[in-house]
Amino acid sequence: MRIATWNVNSVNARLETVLGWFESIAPDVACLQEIKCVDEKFPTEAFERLGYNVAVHGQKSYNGVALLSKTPLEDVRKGLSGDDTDEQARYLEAVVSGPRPVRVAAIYLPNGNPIDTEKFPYKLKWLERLTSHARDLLALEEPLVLAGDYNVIPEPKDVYDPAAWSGDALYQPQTRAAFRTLKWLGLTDAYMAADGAPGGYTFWDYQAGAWPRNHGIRIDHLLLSPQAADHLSNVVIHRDVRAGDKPSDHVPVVAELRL
DNA sequence: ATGGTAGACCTTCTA
Repeated sequence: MRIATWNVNSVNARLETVLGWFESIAPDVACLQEIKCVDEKFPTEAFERLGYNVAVHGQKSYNGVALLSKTPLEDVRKGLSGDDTDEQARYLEAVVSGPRPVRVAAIYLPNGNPIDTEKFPYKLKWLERLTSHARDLLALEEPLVLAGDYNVIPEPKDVYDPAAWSGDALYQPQTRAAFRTLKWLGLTDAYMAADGAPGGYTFWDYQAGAWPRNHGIRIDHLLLSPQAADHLSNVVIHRDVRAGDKPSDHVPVVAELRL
């Protein structure tokens, strides 16, 4: 089973590009982030024509996540527990059915910039809520994949120039510590476990020539439960997608599980 | 050097 995560930065602005990628790669499961539309405006029929079952947790203009699967999605849950007042659509979870079911979550973690505003504590609190929920999910002892745009640069080797990001929410010590706490519950960073090389970036800013200069960061991650990590065979970052027409600022990351 | 681009959408917010 191949499972992908991709922050598409508006699914409708990039529909042909996104559909073309799905036609050529044909992942079994995909987590999309920043679809930037409400559920009714998600191109559900276009994905169904490609053979996907669709679950959407959308929002007007901002955020929004979706799950696509070749097999039916069961036990769909929208939103992250721990704060009933949180209106932002950043979390969608379901069980991908099949002979070996896999629980999958599409995650769009808050950016958190600027760090001297309420956005940064919101990010840290959201990471704590995710950690609390992940603890509950891990207790199920199932194959589990938490995939998405975490807006976290885990290590210095995951950024072209750590000093350039020292004041950024994605690279704050508190951010990185909270991400480590999440992983230390017993989750495996699929890219690292698959011997991912340094410089495996997944995001290049649109500004300041970040792509031609390879000023990238690795912030899109697939975190696996032990029951999923046991079956990990490889992880591929689809870097070439960033060089295409009207690209998202993120590229897809695809993990293969021998399930 | 505090720049630069992209998307949604109502003039500015978010990233």
